[in-house]
Amino acid sequence: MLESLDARISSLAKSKSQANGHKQSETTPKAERKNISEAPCSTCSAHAQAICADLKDQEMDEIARNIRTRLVQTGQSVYREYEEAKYLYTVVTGEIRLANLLDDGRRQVTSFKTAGEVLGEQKNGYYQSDAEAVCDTVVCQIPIKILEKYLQEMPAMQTALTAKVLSEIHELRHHAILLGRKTPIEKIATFLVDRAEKLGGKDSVEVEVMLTMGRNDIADFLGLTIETVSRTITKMKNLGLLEVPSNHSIIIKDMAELENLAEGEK
Amino acid sequence: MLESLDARISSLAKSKSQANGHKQSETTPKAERKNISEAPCSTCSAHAQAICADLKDQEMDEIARNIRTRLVQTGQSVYREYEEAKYLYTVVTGEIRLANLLDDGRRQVTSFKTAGEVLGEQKNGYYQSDAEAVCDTVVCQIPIKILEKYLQEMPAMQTALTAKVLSEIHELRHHAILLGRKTPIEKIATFLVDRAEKLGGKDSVEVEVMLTMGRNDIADFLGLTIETVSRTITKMKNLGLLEVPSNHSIIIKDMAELENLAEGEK
DNA sequence: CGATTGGTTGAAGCCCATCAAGTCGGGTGG
DNA sequence: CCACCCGACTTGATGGGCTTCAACCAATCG
Repeated sequence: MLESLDARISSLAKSKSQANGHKQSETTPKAERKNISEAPCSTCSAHAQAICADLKDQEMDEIARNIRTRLVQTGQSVYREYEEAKYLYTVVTGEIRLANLLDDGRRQVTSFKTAGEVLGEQKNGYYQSDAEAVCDTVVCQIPIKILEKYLQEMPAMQTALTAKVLSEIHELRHHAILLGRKTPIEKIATFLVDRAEKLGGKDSVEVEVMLTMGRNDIADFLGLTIETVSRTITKMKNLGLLEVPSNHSIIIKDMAELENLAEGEK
Repeated sequence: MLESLDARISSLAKSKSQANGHKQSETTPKAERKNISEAPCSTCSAHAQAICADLKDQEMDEIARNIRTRLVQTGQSVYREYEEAKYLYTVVTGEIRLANLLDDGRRQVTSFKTAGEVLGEQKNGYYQSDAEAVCDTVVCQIPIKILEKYLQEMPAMQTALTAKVLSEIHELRHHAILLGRKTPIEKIATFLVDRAEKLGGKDSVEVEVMLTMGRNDIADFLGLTIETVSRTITKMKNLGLLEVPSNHSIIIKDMAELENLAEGEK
């Protein structure tokens, strides 16, 4: 079982280096940066939000020798549930979904991870979920063994990682209320508001929310069917709360009202 | 807001010491142990499962000077959401529920915590949920400030706490699948199997599962109504899977079948 | 231009929530 | 000791909302 997973990951690793070698895609401009000698960590677009943000130059140099970036194409997996946990990952660009499956194929997406967020939580040495790229995505990987050493030596990193983990717990709780107690319209509203908030645009009345993922991922994230997601969005569109210029973009027309809906008020 | 919460917590602290002084209840035999000079941590019934389990005697003595135990009576709260997070708690005896509320009163219980488990996760310095005693419960509290110092000095504690936190994340993910994708019967089956497992009795065919909480808490934990919980349990009873000798006890008659149900097989 | 993929819309049915009544048990007081 | 009460749980009847199944539509691609 685990051996086959190991085999799978090494084959993934191969396909990755092929991907890096073959194309210089303009959608993933940093894909070709395979190690740090070509482009220092300090220029990383996710640096400011990552757990290495507050480190000293000297510490960054030390870390830079041990990390690698990796391009993960749409639909490809970074790791799978029950696979041996060897790395902690940070999203550089793109988006990753964490998902768990039931035996009959039902799926629950537990989290979407964007630039600067970490993934790779383990349970007894094995990953807890499948991690798959929602769109072409670049992740930065650091071996767990090395990370543990650094955490001892670099308090700023320990602090930052602890904050990320506590934030993860908070999001999972937040999501539990959504899954267990909210109606479809409240779920969609919460999803959109949370995403707008993540992009820092919650203050304005009108915000465009980009959706890298498809309706299927949204449905599995919110515990709904794809049809209910679709119907609910059109209902909100008809109410004048949203505009939907394309499948991957939604414009919030009335943020205040959407926030009310998200919290179940009226 | 926060001041009133502080007032409330200090009044709780008072009622606690009264409770300690007045009765030597047999249901909470350790309630009278207010600090460590009266009974050393090493004799604590939760010690083996707690984050202090692997510490040296000398380290235990150090910690013992800074912790306090506290009796929390049924229905009383240990802390509330948005209250300033000053302590990390460990359950000694009894059971705590973590819950979050929507504005209109809908409630989601995100976790039940039993002996040895920790609670007190914060987000930006404030607790993330309400923590309330499901039955008379004793918790051990350590100030966050002091804990942070110890974590630096005592690697065994850091390791143990990290394991608890990762386990918490795992449980929340596990619970997300349940809330988002499982049917009522699968939810109840999962709930019972998980509880049996926690008590270490999953191997035997027939196990008695004690339920300290009421149907209401179970419903809010599983994202159901109390009626559906009740109906589902009687359905399983009629199928010969369970016996229900009292409201606070369920005997699993066919563990294997229940596990199948829990995973959605057939 | 057909084929495929992803999304929307429609119709029907079932499951769960809701509302309401009934039952059980534990505790209190007369 | 029993009558009573109260809270917790169970059971019943009903309706609505979500899922399911199915057809349709739009965009993308070979």
